[in-house]
Formats: sequence, structure tokens, C-alpha cells
Amino acid sequence: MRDSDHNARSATLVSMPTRPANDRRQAWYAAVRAHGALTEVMEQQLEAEAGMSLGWYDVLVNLYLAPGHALRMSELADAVLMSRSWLTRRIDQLERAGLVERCSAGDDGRGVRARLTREGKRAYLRLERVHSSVIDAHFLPNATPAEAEVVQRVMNRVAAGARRELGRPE
Amino acid sequence: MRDSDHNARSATLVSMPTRPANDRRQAWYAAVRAHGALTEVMEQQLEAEAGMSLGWYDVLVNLYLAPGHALRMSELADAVLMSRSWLTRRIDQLERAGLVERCSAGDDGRGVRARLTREGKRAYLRLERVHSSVIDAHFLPNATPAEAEVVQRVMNRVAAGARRELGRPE
DNA sequence: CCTAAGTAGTTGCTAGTAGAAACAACATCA
DNA sequence: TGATGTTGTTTCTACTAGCAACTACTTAGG
Repeated sequence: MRDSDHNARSATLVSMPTRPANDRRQAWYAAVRAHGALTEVMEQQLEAEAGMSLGWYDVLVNLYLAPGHALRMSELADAVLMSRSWLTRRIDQLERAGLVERCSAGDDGRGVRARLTREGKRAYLRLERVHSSVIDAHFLPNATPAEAEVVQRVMNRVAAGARRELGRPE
Repeated sequence: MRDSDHNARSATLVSMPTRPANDRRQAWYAAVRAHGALTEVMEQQLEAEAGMSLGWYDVLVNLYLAPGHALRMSELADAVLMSRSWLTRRIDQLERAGLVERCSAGDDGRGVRARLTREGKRAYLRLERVHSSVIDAHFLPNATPAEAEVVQRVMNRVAAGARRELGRPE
């Protein structure tokens, strides 16, 4: 059974057992709820202020940060952990929107590179601005520098452990 | 019964600007990455050990915690923030799987209540066990009680602020 | 009592998605 | 050159969400 768009939110559970109020699991539940709520705010803001959705961000940020604002299709697919056919179609959309163009990968005749257009760079910067401003408005005011440091330290350990388990350390 | 969907992950960014290494935003990025990675581990474990996906958890937990392990369709739809037609079909699936049954809502002849079957309660408990054990294995060892308390405090504030912005305070 | 308007839940339809597998074009290396 | 592997696209299938139409019921007003 396939689950789809709901996963966007249900993989990010809305509800969770709230019973034993003072165990350390509650800290993780709180993080899940914060992530879900802030992601939703982010989607709204991105849509409202940049006319785009979070789904585009992942691709655009990878392209923007790459040398020449370009990447091979397969590198990009790996970077966003998606299949090649998925990437092909996503790039189709971005190309239609004028944010990306395909060009040849020089030496390798099979290869195709996706490259941000001038418009695409602008779009990325717009997304990035909104993205940052949502974090600045909702996360920063709620964490002192010392607290932020704790959060970062803990979460980095959690992420590293989980990625190790996924056989995808880094 | 499986599910895998990009939205689950693309709403939960894989990549993020890693440039300015020591600002407080990095704490949030770390949280996003931890959430994504741990969610993925969770999906794998749930599939492997309970044969179910996270997508079912949200509905089951709400039913389990409700009085009589039952809720009206519309209450349930509201609880998981999904449309009624979505819920109708999700309950269809759960009913086919034998985890839920529909029964009348007593006084109101239009109403339908979804109720966990004995099998459904067992399934929920199985999910809950795996869910907790993943958190115990990946989050708890990475946070001292004091750190967990900081994380919980910060994340609760973030979640509350975001929900307020969404016009859905609580 | 009867009708009009509203509510609960389901279903038909449409538009959209992801993934597997088939495919074409090219690369590599003997 | 020919065998084999890669890269990226396409086809095909299976599934999804949401809108709008629909059924069955309830409630309010005359």
C-alpha cells in the first residue's frame, strides 16, 4: 500500500502518545512536532512570497552550491536521494519554468548537466531568503546561543547515528 | 503495505546550505537532518518488524487513545489534519486489513465511528513498541537528561510559535 | 407535519505522483 | 570491432489527494 502526499505530513506525525509526561522521549516528540509545524509554516511562506514549494528547494540548493551552478543528472539525483527518473521529471518542470537548462556534460557524450539559469539563481536566492527568514523568526527567538548549541550537538549525534544505521554515513 | 514517497523526504529537506558554520541556524538544520534520518530508520524498522508504515501510525494512535478506541470520522479527520475523503479511504484500507471496523455513532444517524478491532489494538501496540525502541536506540543515547530537557524546552517553544502562526494554537 | 437548509460520510472523476523496466545513446576495454 | 556497462529518458502501471457530486440523515422554521 502506497502512501503519498500525506507522508509529507504523516511521516511527520501529527499525533503522538502524550502519556508519560516526563521521560526523555518527550524531547524527541517535541522535536518532531516542531519540525512538522515549522515545515508547514515554511511551505506557506514559500508559496506566498516566492510562489514555490519546498520540493524545489532541495534541487535548487544543490545546483546553486555546485561549481558553475551545474551538476550531472546522476550526481544531483544522488544528492537528493531520489531516483533518476524522478530527477528527469523534476528537471523537466524546472526547465519549463525557466529556472534550469540542460547542457551537455562536455567530455561524456551520454551525460547531461542541469544548470541554473540567471532566473534560476534569482529564484534560489528568493527561496533561500524566505527559508532563512522563517528560521530567524521561529527558531532563533526561541533558543539562546547556549541552547542552540546543545540542540545542534545532540541533533548532529542523532543524525550521524541514524545515517550510520542506514548504511549512509558521511 | 508499503509506502515511500518523495514528499516525505522533500518536505524534509535533504540538503541545506552549510556555509556559515557557526550561526544558530545550524542548530535548526541539524534538527531537520536528524528528523529526516531518524524518520527513515523508523520507516525501515516499522516495515521490517511490524509490516506497516508510519502513515498508519497517526490514525491508529488517535483511535487507541480515544475513549472506547473509537472516534467519529470527522473528529479523526480533524485530528490528523486530513480531508474527509482522505480519511474515508484510509479507513477503508484499515478495515480491509482488519484493524478497524465501522460502527454507527449512536444518536446521530449520519455519523460513523471508526473503532479499533482487537487486531487493531495489537497492531497499534506493535507499532508503538517499534516506534519507541527506535527512539530509545537513536535519540536517548545521544542526549543526557539535561540535554534532552533543553531540546524539549526549545522545541516546545518553536512548535507553539509555529502553530500560533498557522492559526492553530493549542 | 412538512419543507428548506445544513451536516456526515462516501464516491466519481481528474490530475498528479513514484518506481520498475524497457530503451537509446554513448563509453570503455578487450 | 564487439561485449558490456553507464547515463538519462520514456513507457507503463499502480497509487494518491482533493474537488465536487451524491446519499442519507438532522435541524430549524413556518
